Amino acid sequence: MSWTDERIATLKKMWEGGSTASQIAEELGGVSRNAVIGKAHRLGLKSRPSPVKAGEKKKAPAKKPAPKAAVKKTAAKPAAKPAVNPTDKPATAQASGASIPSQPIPNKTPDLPKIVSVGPGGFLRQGPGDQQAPIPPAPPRRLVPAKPSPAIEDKTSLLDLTEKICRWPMGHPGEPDFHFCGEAVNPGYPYCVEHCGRAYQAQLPRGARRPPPPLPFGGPRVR
DNA sequence: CCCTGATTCGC
DNA sequence: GCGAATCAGG
Repeated sequence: MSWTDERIATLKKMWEGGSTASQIAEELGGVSRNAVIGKAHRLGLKSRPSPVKAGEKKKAPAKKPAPKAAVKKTAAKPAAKPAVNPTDKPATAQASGASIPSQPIPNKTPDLPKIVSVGPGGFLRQGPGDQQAPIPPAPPRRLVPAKPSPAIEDKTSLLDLTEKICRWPMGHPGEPDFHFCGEAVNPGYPYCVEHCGRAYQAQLPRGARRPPPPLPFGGPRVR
């Protein structure tokens, strides 16, 4: 698999968006986690919170004292780890739990716990027992089609994203009809009002809490 | 063990 | 340029 423009764009978006290399690799398909990381670095993408470099010390760098002597990959290898099969999706059901809507289905709210809180922009979060309708901050908006019509002429491409349009992904990157919401954003936020409600959910005090959805990416895939 | 990103280095 | 192997921290 080669790094096409679109794949690179997706990589950038997800990397900068905070998705892990594993998620990105799985999303892109045909590439390993290492490939994603390597490419990201080659692209000059900054290293985000990495576990290794968490505690960066500004002391005199001891450079590389022992570079492993002779590190031969082409020979003398005890055992090779099974590489990711490019033609097969292992679908390692790891599911970090971040449940993300892959389709804009407004009335489909699986199992929201009782949440009554206010998001950063004043978005009310309510549980299923409560009213789900009242989200009045904005005037009547045109509803995003729940079922993508065959003609997605006005779809928002990855390259069409600006600071003024909602960048909530519809579907998954790489899929034929993958695009972005494209609505006008809620001022000060990367998403439109509707998707702000999805993106920003207050943490529950404790006890029954839902896995945080930092970003729309990483949603459960059906493969 | 699992995860993560960083780095190396043969190709 | 690519990415598997490897490293190293959490």
